[in-house]
Amino acid sequence: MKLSTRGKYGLLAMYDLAVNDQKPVAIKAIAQRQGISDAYLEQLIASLKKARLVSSTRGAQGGYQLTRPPHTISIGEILLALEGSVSVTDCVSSPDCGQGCDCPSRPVFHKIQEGIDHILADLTLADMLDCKTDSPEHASVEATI
Amino acid sequence: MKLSTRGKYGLLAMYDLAVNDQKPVAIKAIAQRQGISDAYLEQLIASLKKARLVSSTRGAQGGYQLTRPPHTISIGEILLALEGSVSVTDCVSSPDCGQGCDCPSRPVFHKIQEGIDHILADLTLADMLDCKTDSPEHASVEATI
DNA sequence: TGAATTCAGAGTGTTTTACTCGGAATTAAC
DNA sequence: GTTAATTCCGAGTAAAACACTCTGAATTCA
Repeated sequence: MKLSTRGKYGLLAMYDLAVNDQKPVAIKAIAQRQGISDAYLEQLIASLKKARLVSSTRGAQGGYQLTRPPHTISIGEILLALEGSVSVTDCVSSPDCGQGCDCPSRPVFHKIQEGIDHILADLTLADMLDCKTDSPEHASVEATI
Repeated sequence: MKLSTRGKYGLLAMYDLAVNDQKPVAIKAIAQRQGISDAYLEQLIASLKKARLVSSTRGAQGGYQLTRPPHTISIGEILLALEGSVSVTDCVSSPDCGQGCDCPSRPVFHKIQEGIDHILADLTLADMLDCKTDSPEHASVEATI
């Protein structure tokens, strides 16, 4: 159930683009600021571009930019672009899950998926920017299971 | 973000135990009914036992049983026992996530985690049993992203 | 022309996953 | 008390996924 580094780094990259939104931002700049390998980041951004979440300008002084304002880009979209899919299990989508057809897990998986999709659709890139203005630290950070 | 087979199979095993609750159920029986390798299932059940979700009876006619009634066992507990942790990322729990300290992803990850935890805490094993009584198929099954 | 960039794809070491296997310990049934 | 059915335990392994790296084009600003 963990997110891979693709998701994590990609989110940071999108955040970086949202913050530096005036002109094209080079991969190297993002990588340095966010502490990520730039060769790797290149791949991730390629996925983001394919999903049309960012646009690119080639050549010197080139770089990447968001295609839409941060509050219209959901975290779910970003993660989907990077992780390929954000589904808990294939069972949910495919009718033939292997264990015959009326698998007892199905409805449960379906509910979990709905919940997660909902959360990811509601959160947007703007929520990452907010935390800057939002000065006082969020209180409890321990309860994670 | 996908669940591993541990989670999936383990959930099916728990379901099987919930259905056959009168006496100890042998691994072989569960494995056969649910279509899982019994040697592998053995490992999974070991995790469930360590988490005290099931108890065992050794020897011939032995097997496993739930330690608590289905409606008191949350899906979250089960998944936690099997997958080790159900956190989206370690960032959420550990204060030092690598990228310096006030990482912009944090609050977002935190919210996602809260949401998932909530869903998993609310769903219980009983919800898997319900689908039996709940005769008519749930309508839409397509929307998964 | 030269330097800065994106673009594209192949290559690689490490880790995780999803198992299998063998054998010891325990217990009900005969 | 022997036998058959089981749980228990730990080691081993093939395949896939992950997290990168590297090389070399193509493009564009200065």
